[in-house]
Amino acid sequence: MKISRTEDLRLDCQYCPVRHRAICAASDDTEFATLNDIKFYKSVPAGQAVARRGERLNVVASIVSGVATLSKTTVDGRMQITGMLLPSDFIGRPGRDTCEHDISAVTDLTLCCFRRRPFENLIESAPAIRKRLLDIAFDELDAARHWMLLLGCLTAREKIVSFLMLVLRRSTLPEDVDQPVQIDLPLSREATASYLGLTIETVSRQMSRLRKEGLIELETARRVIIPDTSRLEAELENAD
Amino acid sequence: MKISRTEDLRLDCQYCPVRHRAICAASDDTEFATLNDIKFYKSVPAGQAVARRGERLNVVASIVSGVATLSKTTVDGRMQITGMLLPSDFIGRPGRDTCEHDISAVTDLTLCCFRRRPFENLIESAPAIRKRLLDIAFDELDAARHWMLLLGCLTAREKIVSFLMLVLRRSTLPEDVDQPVQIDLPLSREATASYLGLTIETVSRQMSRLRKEGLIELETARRVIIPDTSRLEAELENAD
DNA sequence: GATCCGCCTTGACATGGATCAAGGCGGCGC
DNA sequence: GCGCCGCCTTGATCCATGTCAAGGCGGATC
Repeated sequence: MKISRTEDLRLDCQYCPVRHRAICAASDDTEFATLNDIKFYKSVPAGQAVARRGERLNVVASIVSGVATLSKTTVDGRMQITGMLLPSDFIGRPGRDTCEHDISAVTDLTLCCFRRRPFENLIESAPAIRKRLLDIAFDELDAARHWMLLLGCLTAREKIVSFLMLVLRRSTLPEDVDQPVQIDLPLSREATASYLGLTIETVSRQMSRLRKEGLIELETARRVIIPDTSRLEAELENAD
Repeated sequence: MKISRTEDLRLDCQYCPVRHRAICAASDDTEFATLNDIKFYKSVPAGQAVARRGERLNVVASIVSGVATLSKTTVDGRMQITGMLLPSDFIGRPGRDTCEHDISAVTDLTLCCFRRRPFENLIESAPAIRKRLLDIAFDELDAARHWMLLLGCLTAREKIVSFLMLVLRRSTLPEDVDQPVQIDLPLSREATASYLGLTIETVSRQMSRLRKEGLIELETARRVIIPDTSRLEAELENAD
């Protein structure tokens, strides 16, 4: 893992924004204290690789803030983004020392890291952590398989709408349902295309089409306003 | 889970064909004895559902023999097969009582089952089993993400070749490398198409094309002979 | 061995999304 | 404020794969 700089500060987990969703979510005070002891923060600037496919990766981590992508690339350069990692998401694989994916920082990233070996030991003695880890793994598996349905069966339009709904679900929820919602897309058109198994032009065209139909408004290319969430969701009535 | 009949016989695990690859692979004698105690076999005839999406599923199981598929279907009937399950593969999710997928028996199936609750308890006390379970979950996750690359980026031809290579890898390995190899496709054209995100016609055409080019021979529609494995694999030089 | 039926193959044609190409727009440096 | 550059949009055209349609083949049944 390439690290631009190591933060000296060690935030108290108590104030951690992902405390109740990350790998530590279910931990009691004892486990929590142990985690708190062995954790360390790392920052990765936007655009930099967190790890590359085949590389050794001797840490596991939770994303505290920022956005990262998992991706695979063919020999001749076709890329598929296989996961979008948002705050609270988990990086790394206990029990394996090499990385199966390219992991890239899309924005500046703050990671809460644990060296892999101590973490593996911790799993043995900390039931809540290992239960959470197993749950995370199976959740990711369900999500990946759900994405296979999207990649294999959905139309470009349905893919775009699915993506918008995914970002919406992972955004900080608005108080008022059925009010216009504003979301900031975490990915560029290029990354979005790669995530959805489309080209950048198709993504752009479908976004424009949704705009012309009044299903979304584009404040900027990356800032989307959804005037009526349920109307957008209705576009997926045949899919999903 | 629908069960056609419950086998009375309880095979000794010692003679189990998947003993060294399934969830029990890493277990020592003590854990093994416990597993042996709580296991029970079930048969599911070809074509029947093992479980349906949204259904309660209060067992987990290993496939002892036969082939099953995991799949998801859209409201309007488009289907994506998200996994092909072969002997030693694991079914079910500890910690969750409903099923995320349709699971179907493609051939007659023999399952080695454990009731979910006792199995969940066992995980807590049996380190080798829970380690194996975690490994299985992460392996499946890697496989699912790898399949996302296939679905999102590869051409129909590359998908077919990847599928053939996958079946080859999971077949009983031949002694002689670089000898002609015969493989029996576990899936119909329809299921293959659904697994690869293609139509049945495209699968058929690409198979015919590979045949015309001498890369494969079709003894029957389901029995393929690969005269030169490395030549077929070379078709993936740009992919993968 | 005739008939039927599921599964597969092949052909003709249609089309969704890719590719190629030409700008537009907004932020940043000088 | 001007020009540059990265990112995005839009248009024209192409093509891989989907769709529609017509059989072929082999195994089961009687």
